Amino acid sequence: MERYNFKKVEEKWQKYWADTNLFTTKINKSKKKFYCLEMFPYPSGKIHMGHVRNYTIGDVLSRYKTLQGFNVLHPMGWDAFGMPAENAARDNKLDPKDWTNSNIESMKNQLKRLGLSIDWEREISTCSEDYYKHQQMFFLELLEKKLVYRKENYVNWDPVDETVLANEQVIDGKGWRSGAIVERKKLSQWFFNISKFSQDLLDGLEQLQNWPNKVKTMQKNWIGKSYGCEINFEISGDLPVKSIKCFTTRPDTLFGFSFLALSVDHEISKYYKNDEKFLKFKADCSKTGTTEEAIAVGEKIGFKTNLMAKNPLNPDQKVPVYFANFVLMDYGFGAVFGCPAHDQRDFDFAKKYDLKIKTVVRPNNKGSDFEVENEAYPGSGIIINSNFLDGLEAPDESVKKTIDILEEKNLGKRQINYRLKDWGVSRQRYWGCPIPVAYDERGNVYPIPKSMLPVKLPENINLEVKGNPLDSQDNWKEVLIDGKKLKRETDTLDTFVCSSWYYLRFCSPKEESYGFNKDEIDYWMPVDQYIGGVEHAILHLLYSRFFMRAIDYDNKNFNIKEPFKSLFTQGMVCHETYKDKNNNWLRPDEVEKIGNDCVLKKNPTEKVIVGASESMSKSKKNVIDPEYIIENYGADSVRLFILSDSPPEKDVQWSEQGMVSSFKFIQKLWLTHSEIKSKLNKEKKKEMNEELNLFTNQIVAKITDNLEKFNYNVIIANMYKTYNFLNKFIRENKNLANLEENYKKILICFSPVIPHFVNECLNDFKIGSEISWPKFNKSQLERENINFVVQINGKKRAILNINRGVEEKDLMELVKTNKNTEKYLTKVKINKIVFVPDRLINILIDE
RNA sequence: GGGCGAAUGGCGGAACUGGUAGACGCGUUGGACUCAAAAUCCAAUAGUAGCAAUACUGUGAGAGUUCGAUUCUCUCUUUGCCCA
Repeated sequence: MERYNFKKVEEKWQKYWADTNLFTTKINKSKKKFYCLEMFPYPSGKIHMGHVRNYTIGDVLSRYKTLQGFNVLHPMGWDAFGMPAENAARDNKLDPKDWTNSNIESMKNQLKRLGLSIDWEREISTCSEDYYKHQQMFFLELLEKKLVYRKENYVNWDPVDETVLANEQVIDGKGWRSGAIVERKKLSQWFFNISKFSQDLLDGLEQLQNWPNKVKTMQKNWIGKSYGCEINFEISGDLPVKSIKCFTTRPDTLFGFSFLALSVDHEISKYYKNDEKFLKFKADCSKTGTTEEAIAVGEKIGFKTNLMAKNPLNPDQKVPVYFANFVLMDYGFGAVFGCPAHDQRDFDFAKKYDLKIKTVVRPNNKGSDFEVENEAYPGSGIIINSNFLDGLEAPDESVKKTIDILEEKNLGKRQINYRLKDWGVSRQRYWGCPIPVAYDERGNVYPIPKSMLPVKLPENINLEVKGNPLDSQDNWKEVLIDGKKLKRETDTLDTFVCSSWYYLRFCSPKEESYGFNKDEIDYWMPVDQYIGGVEHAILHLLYSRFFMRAIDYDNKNFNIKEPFKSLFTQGMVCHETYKDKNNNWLRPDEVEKIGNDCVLKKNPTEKVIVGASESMSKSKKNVIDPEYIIENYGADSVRLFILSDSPPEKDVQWSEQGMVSSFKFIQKLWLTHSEIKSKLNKEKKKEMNEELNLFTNQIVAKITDNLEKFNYNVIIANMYKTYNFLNKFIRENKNLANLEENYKKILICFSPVIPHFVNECLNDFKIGSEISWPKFNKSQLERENINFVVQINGKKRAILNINRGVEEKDLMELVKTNKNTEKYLTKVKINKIVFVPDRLINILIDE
């Protein structure tokens, strides 16, 4: 018997699928469509195990839906703009385009080796002009709709990458890529007006029933709707300032008011522009990052003004006004009132500057003499020390009541605030989509006429210049519009813009006149199942949802608001980490396990420190190369293993042993297949076997159910179970009339996971691609014989193998004569009998 | 500090609407084959006691609802993620 040659078989079927255009998709209005999309990769040059997992999950679903008769769209493309290309190109003196395109070629080959059912004719790459010219068109349309605007703003400046970072790209005050400490810098930037849709984006979440709650909660928090109040504080002092406007969610703590804090960019700062002490203070502030986290963690510093603010609810009280580094201009009005007792930042600040700390809320379990001591109390409770507010329940009742009072006295106004800020899209980088505008000498904005699109990136440029490379391209910068000599915008768009609409492009990838074709998106959109990493839960997914609203805005020809009907977020692939005695990371192939010890391969006397299992990453060297694994074990084995150990939404632990066992499983299946084949050829058919029918029916039902629920690890368990059954069955039985039919059904059930293997087996029955998903009979799922549980006082005492449908009184007869149960029932009073037909009986007796 | 989730053998994990806890895989142990090893095959594998039949304990801890709880409710512990 021949050993299963995965190389030969996998190559053969991959070629066959490609030659017959099996996965090429066209609109077919007589069929139901299914759009399955996995998040497209960045073309780094090599696929990693995370890709293998992501694309295997999507491929299993696509193949299953295809077999069910859906017209499946399963495309693939490249998120091809971005800094790594530019960095690599600069380091190796290459063109980013060449670097990217050659990476795409090699990654595409690796993906193809996985045997994915992808329609490669729809391949797109965001760095190609065919793609980004449409993006520029969208930009101009948004500009016309006033959904994109320009403003001067402080930005997170990464001094190493010399680029602006979005807040989300700043982690612990450091750049997400470079790790450099982020500074604040003022630049003129383009912004998408995402905050205009805050409420709509929030409301839309309700409709997304097939999104994980986790992701919806994260987006909800990110949008951060808060109910509060705008308060005008009356100001006295030596400046011509009458009042300062604040936003607060806790006006009920006004009696604990002890200072007013302003952002250094607050309007009032103009009176201090010649004050050296203030300017120095402002410079110090810019050293703190702009993220909320950096501000919460960092030291609170302030600059005292000579102004005093009057407490609107307590006109006798006047408190000092400070500039403070923890107040941001883009939240509220850049001014907050400080209530140290009930806000930790205010508390820290008050301690530092020796300001009054007055407790105005007590926890429910404390008396009214409660006083805040070592830290602020931001929790709920009862209002105290607050005159007419005393006794109110905080915050719900007290906030409402306070706002009512403030509104009544014309001192404030009820207001809703969102945390979501507008999306800054300007990047001072070369390798991105050029922003299609130009400026005259005075800085007025001129959109590039649509007929002049695309604005192409210049080629053969020097990337070794400091700052923005496009800025040094004098020839390219010059542009003549309507006879006017103008200078082009030299910033490029954030790459998140590219990924905000790529799923539309897949519907009509070759449409030249516009970014999408109306008929095609009407048929294919929305994406029925989107699959990707949870790390994109906020940014990419929120931006995509925004982008659809932006296109939809003021546009009768478009009616998509939610691009992704269902979302699935898969877990990461993890591996143990290893370090040598000098604390250097080691690759898994550098270490060897001997018993319970782990040692260096090249020097087995040196022990290796085994660390926790963490997500595979280059920096920790705990990576396994998919190419190597596919080469040695085959695509089907990898697909099988990557799904087998953990539920897809959870992290999975890479295990060499597990990989080997998946490989062996396919070898064993092959032996069983050969045996079945020879039985069918040699032996004569005899009678039907009902057990086989029932088993197949059950396994088809289980695999179908688990496919629907994304329980892919359980599918693998069912595959093993099926093998165990089948293997035993054919050893014990001759050829049966129903063997072939059942076996084919089983093979088809296996095919989404191990498609090459199954195609090879089906080919032995002269079956090609005309298969469809097997149906199962619901009424047959329950077997004739059941294991009926007998409990006495809730404890399992016997299992009776009986026929279905036995009634209670007959069952009691069996129980009374059963050797395991009769002893419990003699000479006792039966108090109650709980009878669940075909499942169990619970007999309650006196003990 | 707030929100959401998780906790089941040596390990990864199963368990339909509350109804046989531990499917399936890994590992481990024993056996077969072999001069031997690898590979393969067979068997056992939650713990305790027992030759066994069987009994008791057992799904992070404690309570509650129920004839019956891994599943529902409350409190707590640990842990993960997100926000602060």
